[in-house]
Amino acid sequence: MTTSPNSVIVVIEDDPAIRQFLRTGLGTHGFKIFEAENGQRGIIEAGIRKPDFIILDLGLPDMDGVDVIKKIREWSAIPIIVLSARSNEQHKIGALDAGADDYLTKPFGLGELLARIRVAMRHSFHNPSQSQNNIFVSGALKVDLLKRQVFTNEQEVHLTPIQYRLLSVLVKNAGKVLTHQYLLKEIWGPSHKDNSHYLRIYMSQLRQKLEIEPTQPQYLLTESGIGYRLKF
Amino acid sequence: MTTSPNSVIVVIEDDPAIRQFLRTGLGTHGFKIFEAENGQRGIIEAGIRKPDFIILDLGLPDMDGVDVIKKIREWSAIPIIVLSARSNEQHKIGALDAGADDYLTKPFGLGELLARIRVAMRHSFHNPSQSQNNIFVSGALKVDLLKRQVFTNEQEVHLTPIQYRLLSVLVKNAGKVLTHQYLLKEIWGPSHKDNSHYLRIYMSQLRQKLEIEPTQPQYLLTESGIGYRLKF
DNA sequence: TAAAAAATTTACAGCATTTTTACATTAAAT
DNA sequence: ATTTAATGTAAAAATGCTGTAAATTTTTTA
Repeated sequence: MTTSPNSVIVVIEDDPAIRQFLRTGLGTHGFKIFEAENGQRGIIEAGIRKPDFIILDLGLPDMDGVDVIKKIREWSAIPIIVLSARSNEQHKIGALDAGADDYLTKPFGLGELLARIRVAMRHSFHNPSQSQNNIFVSGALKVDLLKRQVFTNEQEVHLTPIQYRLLSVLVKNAGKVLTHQYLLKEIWGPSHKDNSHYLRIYMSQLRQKLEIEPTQPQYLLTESGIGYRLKF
Repeated sequence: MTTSPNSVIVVIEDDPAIRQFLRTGLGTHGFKIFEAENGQRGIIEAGIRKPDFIILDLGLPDMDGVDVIKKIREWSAIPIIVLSARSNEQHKIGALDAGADDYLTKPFGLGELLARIRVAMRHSFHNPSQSQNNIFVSGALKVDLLKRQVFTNEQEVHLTPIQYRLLSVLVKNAGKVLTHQYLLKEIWGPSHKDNSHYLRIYMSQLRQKLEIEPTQPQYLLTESGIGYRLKF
């Protein structure tokens, strides 16, 4: 596969050899990788890098991998794929029930990992307003979540990371009103709950780029006092 | 775990021993099982039983398991968990990319299978296509509490935060008479117990927006001396 | 390391919503 | 039928929320 999704992955793994393997293996497939070599650091990276998913080794030096999962799940639903040397069934069950989305036993092939990443991406994109290929279309606006491409009138539009992220959250919940709090938590993480200021700025930028008449938006609608929503 | 979800599963598997194993193993955990011993029959069962998910053996006598997946995916997004004796990586990738949600290599433990079923359930529960029953309809009036949208005659109506809140309280208690006190407490908080003035203003605004003949309301009815109620 | 891009901060104009105020209308009671 | 209490409507003033541009800092890229 030669898709270059430009997605962001946080890898939490203490073994440098496997980190190296993932860095090159996933890197050549267009992923942007951030690494952490212990659980503490991993939780922080997950918070600040806003990854599309997380690859987590259970055997970490400083804390139990299951606790890392629980900690992340306190504020986020980012897909987590677990890697582990332990093929013990109880470990698998524990990790999956703590909130992991998949579990691979070492040794594993890069091809299988990539296939399971694609499964995770399908899941996080699924929405009734999207066709089977995870492409959202409404009027002149088209968003391809898999390829990370945005079009208006068949013309590709470049978005910055935050702009794209905001749009993708709106697309994944097309039609629904999303509160300021929810959007801020999804995009800037749990610490920026009150900066609803940011939202206005990025919303304005998206309208400039995507709306025909930015002052009278067709797609990116304001619900004053509540939040925003994408009309479809 | 003691979840007894009463979910429906279709098992597509030719080996009677494994069917037996799944029937008892899953049966005791509260699942309702329907069985098919070949691909053709499996596709039909998937169509008529409307299962919550499908467990599929790849090594079927009549057709390739990957084609079964593709056939089902033409019309449905039901989670499919694949079982296979083949640990070959290419097979895994092929099945996952065809639309399978997970892949277990035989032999596998019942505990792991159950844990992966719980993961699949988390995914399909999280996506809104199933859990979307909060739509109130009465005549030309339609209120979607999940999306926070209001329609009259299929025409969307914009409501301000307080207008919407008032309407949603009425919708959640449709048919019941709600006292002034109760409504004021729900919407403005316990401190504004006596400003029944506000209610009249917002009730009037709602009627202007939602009733065909605001002076002779069909839905938003006054119970003089008591409060208001929404007819349905 | 310098240049470019992006994120954050700052500042201000404009808009929507809520609340206040004033007055008209309808329902209940003697 | 008349009076009184309760309800409905309209518009103004006050408040809080939103949109945009531009300057500054930070991060990324070449």
